[in-house]
Amino acid sequence: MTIQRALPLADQVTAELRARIRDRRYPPGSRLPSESELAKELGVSRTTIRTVLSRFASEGLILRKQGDGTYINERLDEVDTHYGGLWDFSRLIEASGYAPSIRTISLEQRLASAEERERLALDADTSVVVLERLFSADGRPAIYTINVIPGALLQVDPSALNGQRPIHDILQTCCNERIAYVTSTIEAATVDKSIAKRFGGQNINPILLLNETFYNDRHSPIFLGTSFYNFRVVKLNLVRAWG
Amino acid sequence: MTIQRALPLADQVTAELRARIRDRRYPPGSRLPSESELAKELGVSRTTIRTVLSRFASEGLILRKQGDGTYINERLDEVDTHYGGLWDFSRLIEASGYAPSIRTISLEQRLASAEERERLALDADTSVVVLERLFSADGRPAIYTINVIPGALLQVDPSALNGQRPIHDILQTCCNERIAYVTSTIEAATVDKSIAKRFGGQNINPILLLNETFYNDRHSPIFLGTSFYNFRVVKLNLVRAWG
DNA sequence: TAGTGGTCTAGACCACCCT
DNA sequence: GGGTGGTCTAGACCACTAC
Repeated sequence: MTIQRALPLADQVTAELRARIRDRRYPPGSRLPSESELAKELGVSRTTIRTVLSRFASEGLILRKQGDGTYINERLDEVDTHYGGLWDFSRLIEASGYAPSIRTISLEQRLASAEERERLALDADTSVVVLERLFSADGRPAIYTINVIPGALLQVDPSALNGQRPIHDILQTCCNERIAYVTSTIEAATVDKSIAKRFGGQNINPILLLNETFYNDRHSPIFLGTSFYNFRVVKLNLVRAWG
Repeated sequence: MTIQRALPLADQVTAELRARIRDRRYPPGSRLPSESELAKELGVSRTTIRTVLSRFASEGLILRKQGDGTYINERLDEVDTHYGGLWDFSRLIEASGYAPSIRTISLEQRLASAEERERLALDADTSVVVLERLFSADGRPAIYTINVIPGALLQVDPSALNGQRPIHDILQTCCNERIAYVTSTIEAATVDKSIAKRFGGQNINPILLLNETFYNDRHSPIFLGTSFYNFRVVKLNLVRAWG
């Protein structure tokens, strides 16, 4: 039998309370039980409860008032598709209330461009695997992404890549690399005809352009992401708690 | 004599360690003293140290490796202008290495539009104060913002508003309202001639458009912000730690 | 094996809000 | 005054890494 490591208590409490918020057992605007009561009910320390509530507060799910209590945000629906979803476009689309689907447009291996060598710290004459995918929401094209992965990193045949899985999952499975952090730049752009075609030929200009570099915990850039984001289909929302 | 409330220990430790990182006493890539050593040196508990290090980790400043140690991010310079700066455009520009300046373009009082009444939950025939400002970086126009504040909220004459101060500061001073959270939507847009003129007539299309609603802790929308963001002058960066 | 960060606890005291 | 969230501590045990 495989030993099943128990999840951290804080994660279990997070899941439980998130469920209660999602299905309105704690309705928007209502006051939560006090931290001490929650701790007693769930059998954990108040510190653990506070860890979880701090997460929710930073997401804007709850508001805490000293001397009064903790309240569910009345505008839950505007708040639950936040930028954290940028990790995983499928989940972002899902959280926005649409059915996500992914189509692999192309998968090829070629020499790295000068810019790619620069950003990925590669030598000349190095090959990269380029994966182009289209994320749709209820069948409407929403996000077109291009991922550039150094060929030397891949431990399997490129054709074995499963485009249906999140990119961080692919990296872990096929490259044994874990992502530690990401830097992104958000710009506005005009798409050319070849990319416009991927969106069904509609006029989608201007569009959001996300430029991302993913690093491992040794500070090495692992791979690049370029995403054309049609904000008219799935909104790009941020929610931030003050302070 | 005024009693000076001591800052929370975690904030003081944050300031001290941030200074050490900024002036390279802990150089990029180096290993920090262990949590226990830092706790002992600074005279606080390890829990307090961990609170601070968690902040830094979420900003991407440091990387923590279980069983090994805590390391300063080698790419500090790419990391220190993050979206947290969106709170305050002046500080964002400063953090990007430019000298910020603010010019008040106009300040007027007029009836609220239908959309403004909707978003601010106002009755018909209500007036709003509209403040338009231009943020420049080293003299180059970077961000054009329009703030819409309900006239009923203002406790001073609109002409007394000081456009040089951050908007949250203005709100606190002139309206006695504190911001609890913000929702933002990021889009791409094409600016019309009147706005292009504010940017000196250069071709700045397409541009980023930030649409923000600010709430107080009673969940009431306090005011609106619309910002045209020329990402060619000051980049809009996000940094996110994994997990 | 020693030392590190990760998790969790029980409890203290404070600042604040409500009644 | 009584209850709430905010801050902070001392200490336990675990998982992991480097040696």
